[in-house]
Amino acid sequence: MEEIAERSGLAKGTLYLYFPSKQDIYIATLKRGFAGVVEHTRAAMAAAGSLRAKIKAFVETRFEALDRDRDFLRIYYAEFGNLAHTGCSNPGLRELYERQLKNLEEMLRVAVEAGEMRPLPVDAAAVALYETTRGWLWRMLLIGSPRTPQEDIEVLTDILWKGIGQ
Amino acid sequence: MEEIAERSGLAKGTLYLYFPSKQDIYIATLKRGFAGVVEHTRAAMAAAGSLRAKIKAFVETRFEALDRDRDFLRIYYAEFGNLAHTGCSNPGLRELYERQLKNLEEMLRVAVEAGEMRPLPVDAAAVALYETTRGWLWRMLLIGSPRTPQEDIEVLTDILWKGIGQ
DNA sequence: TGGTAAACTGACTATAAAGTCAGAATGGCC
DNA sequence: GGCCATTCTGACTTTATAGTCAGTTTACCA
Repeated sequence: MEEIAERSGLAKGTLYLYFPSKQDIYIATLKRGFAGVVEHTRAAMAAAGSLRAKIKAFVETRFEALDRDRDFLRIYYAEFGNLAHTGCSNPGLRELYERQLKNLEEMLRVAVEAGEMRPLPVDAAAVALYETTRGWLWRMLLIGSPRTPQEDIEVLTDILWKGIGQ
Repeated sequence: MEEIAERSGLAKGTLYLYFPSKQDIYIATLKRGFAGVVEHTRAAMAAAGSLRAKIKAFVETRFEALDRDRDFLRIYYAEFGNLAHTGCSNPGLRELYERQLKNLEEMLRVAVEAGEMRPLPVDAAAVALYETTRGWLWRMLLIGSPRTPQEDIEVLTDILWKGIGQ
């Protein structure tokens, strides 16, 4: 809190006029930081035509987020890991997670109806899309990749498309 | 530390005769708890014949681990999320992660040579396998699944097999 | 049985950091 | 300028808990 106060040019006490606790600042920051990515992703997928293009849009948007702020993503993913651990103590964050999955499911439902996808349970396919991408980025944070981002996006899109597409 | 001492029937001071710090106990516990799963997984995959069977063995072993001790997996995954965050401060845990990926890569390399798999970069395919499964289990911890474990295993194996198989 | 080494104890210390609050500074209005 | 409301301050309180260490108990052997 001392450091947040210092960096924001306020005193510690002032922070407590705006947020009831440290945890609230933390969650608010994460939500704010990622809500943009969520919306951006949704828009990019909506703009894409085919299912394959939508999948690629999803992957691309995430890679862009990584590029924009690695530290943020690092913290975000760390906190996500704690979500299952601390249970329902972060309803805001959990809601954000579920919204992302719901977006994906909605998109996939349309694709199933259009016959672009084999008839998998959409929740399962959504998890596969979401988590494979998350895991991939997470590993890039930890280790990096022997390929260029473009190649990574291509390979990942290919795996996902083959995995769930028609 | 007080609680660990109590539960282990020792005094707090005694713990420091065996471990230099709390963090060391933590990591040792995680490593010990998961090294068994890693080995079990490796053996199950080795025993399976086709690539599809190996993938299924991988998924199954992880589901079994979930079944055996949910709390442990919860903590394990939470700590994994922190791995990218705290950097290289947990070399033991990171090594465990890399060993698992290496196991998968090795298996996939054989499959590529046998023509059971299309010529994807094996590291990429390994990440897809590993992280999709991790994400799936993580979500089961958080939310659960509308399907039975058997159905889940089948769906997930199917997605992964279609994604990376021939 | 006495002596020594090894194993253990838990009251105590040290420290970090979240959260508080009495009072100071600032801004707008009559 | 005097008054009130709003905003801000940072020294202080509180709490939690990791880690220490002087002293005790246990085990073993001559």
